[in-house]
Amino acid sequence: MALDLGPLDGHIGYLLRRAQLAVFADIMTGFASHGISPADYSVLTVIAGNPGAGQSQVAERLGIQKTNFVPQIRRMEERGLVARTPSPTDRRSMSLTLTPEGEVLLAELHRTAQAHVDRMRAHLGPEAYEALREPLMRLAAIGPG
Amino acid sequence: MALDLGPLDGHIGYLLRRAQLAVFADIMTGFASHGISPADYSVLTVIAGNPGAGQSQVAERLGIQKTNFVPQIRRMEERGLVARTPSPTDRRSMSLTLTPEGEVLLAELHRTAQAHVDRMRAHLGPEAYEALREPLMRLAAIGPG
DNA sequence: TATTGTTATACTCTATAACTATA
DNA sequence: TATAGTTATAGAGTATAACAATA
Repeated sequence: MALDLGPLDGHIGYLLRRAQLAVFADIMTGFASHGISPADYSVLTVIAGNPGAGQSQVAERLGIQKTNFVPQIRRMEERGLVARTPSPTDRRSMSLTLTPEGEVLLAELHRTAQAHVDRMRAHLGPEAYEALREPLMRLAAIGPG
Repeated sequence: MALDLGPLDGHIGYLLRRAQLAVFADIMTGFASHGISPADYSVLTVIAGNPGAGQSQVAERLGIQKTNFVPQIRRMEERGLVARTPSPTDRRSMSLTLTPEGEVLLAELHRTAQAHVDRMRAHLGPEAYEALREPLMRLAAIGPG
């Protein structure tokens, strides 16, 4: 028989962690063949939606420290997915855009991600899935305000 | 102005990750003065609810690999929070129990955790908080079945 | 043969300090 | 003075392979 979790299964943090790990494991199986992590996917998505944004802006939006972002964005540049060009208005800043190859890959990743979302929606039921969005956003907003 | 997340804020995985990080950051501020991580707290809680359970049983229940559990449980043993005694029925197995000192600390941690839960409940509203439990448990059950 | 606990090891993620070149 | 990007580095967390003792 499985061990008793005690008060643990009433704690939102425990439930969130286990759910997040399971959901990430599901999406990662779809991304693995492309050599892309969930974090990589989020970066590509934000660059696509904000072409020309600065490197530290993108990192900050996703809660990634600029110092840890350097090797991550470098890998994607070396793979030819992202272009880093000096900003014309601020010579300290590197403007990020997707390359055509990056656009093609991201479109494929979006299809994979949508299939994953469809699985999660079917698993929970569409109403329950939609009902999760607002409280999760409210919880995410605790720290930074 | 903040960068556009695009389709990212419709993805359950992204929302779960950001929410989990924010919630963990909140509980960790309460645990920090005790030198206890959320993972340590979950281990102490499961041992308290299942005294005498084997080391690998406890690890497996929490999704921790037995190999990574060794240094974690050793730290708690060295701190005098957990006792590891050879099982009388299976000489391969180490039975885990809390020491009196571990019981005292866990009671204090439970109070801290409850204050945290109360904050989260107040932030979301009690009904929204309770409504999260079931879908999160369903999501967590995706992988292992 | 399978399981419990262990060591060794490697890879990713995250965090801090310090630097440069610009603003 | 402050900010964008960088380097170096250290600490967690997590993963696999291999082993001894026991079932």
